[in-house]
Amino acid sequence: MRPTATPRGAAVPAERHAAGRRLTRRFFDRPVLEVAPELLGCIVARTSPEGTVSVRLTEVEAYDGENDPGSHAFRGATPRNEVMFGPSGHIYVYFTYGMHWCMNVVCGPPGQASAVLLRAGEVVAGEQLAQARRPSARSPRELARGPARLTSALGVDRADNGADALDPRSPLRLLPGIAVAPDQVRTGPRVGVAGAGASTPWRFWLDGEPTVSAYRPAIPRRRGGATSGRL
DNA sequence: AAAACGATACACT
DNA sequence: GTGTATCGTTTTT
Repeated sequence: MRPTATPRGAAVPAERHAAGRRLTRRFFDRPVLEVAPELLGCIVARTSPEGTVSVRLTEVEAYDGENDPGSHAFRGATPRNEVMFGPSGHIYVYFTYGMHWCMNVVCGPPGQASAVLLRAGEVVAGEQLAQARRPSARSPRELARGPARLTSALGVDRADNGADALDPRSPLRLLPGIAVAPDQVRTGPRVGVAGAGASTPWRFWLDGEPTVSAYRPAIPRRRGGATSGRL
């Protein structure tokens, strides 16, 4: 760990960190690598007729729009990713692996298409409702430990795509939370992203948090059987 | 065919 | 108790 290898964003000055400060559109209209680590410790809250669940963010990943081979926006706008091309502070929800929802906060001005994937957090309100939505969670730390678990605990799905998380009346909101100690922020490669940019340290998390999802390398699943025709 | 994943079945401690 | 591999299921390329 030479000093020269220190990834960008590893040390976030407390006075710049979003947690504990007011969240504005301008905060999100900056390079996604600056915004992402500063979202750690912030609260994402969703209200429905069933109640409100709030999650304190402990793990996020940056995706740098059309410049980033790992980003959904890399090949330009599609019906799925169009929210990424819109104004910052809005939520991009996508469906993956045939059954899961994941959520991002859009960053940068319209056209930039960068976003921060919310990967994990600690449920700090509405635990009972979160547990009801996540019956397989065997402890509170598992309620939102992972990007699809986080959306499940919050009750987020396609209907939340495009929501303005900076509008206080929105059912899905991003709130400042409590500032984190700057030396608690860690960084490393993204999870499950192969190809160019796979080694770039665009994942950020809070050190020592039990809600941070386990690292899984981006290795394609091996397909068995004769029909695969490959080794 | 591969994907910004999670639940389950096992192996092992 | 933990770690690792397998597979479900839809969208996009």
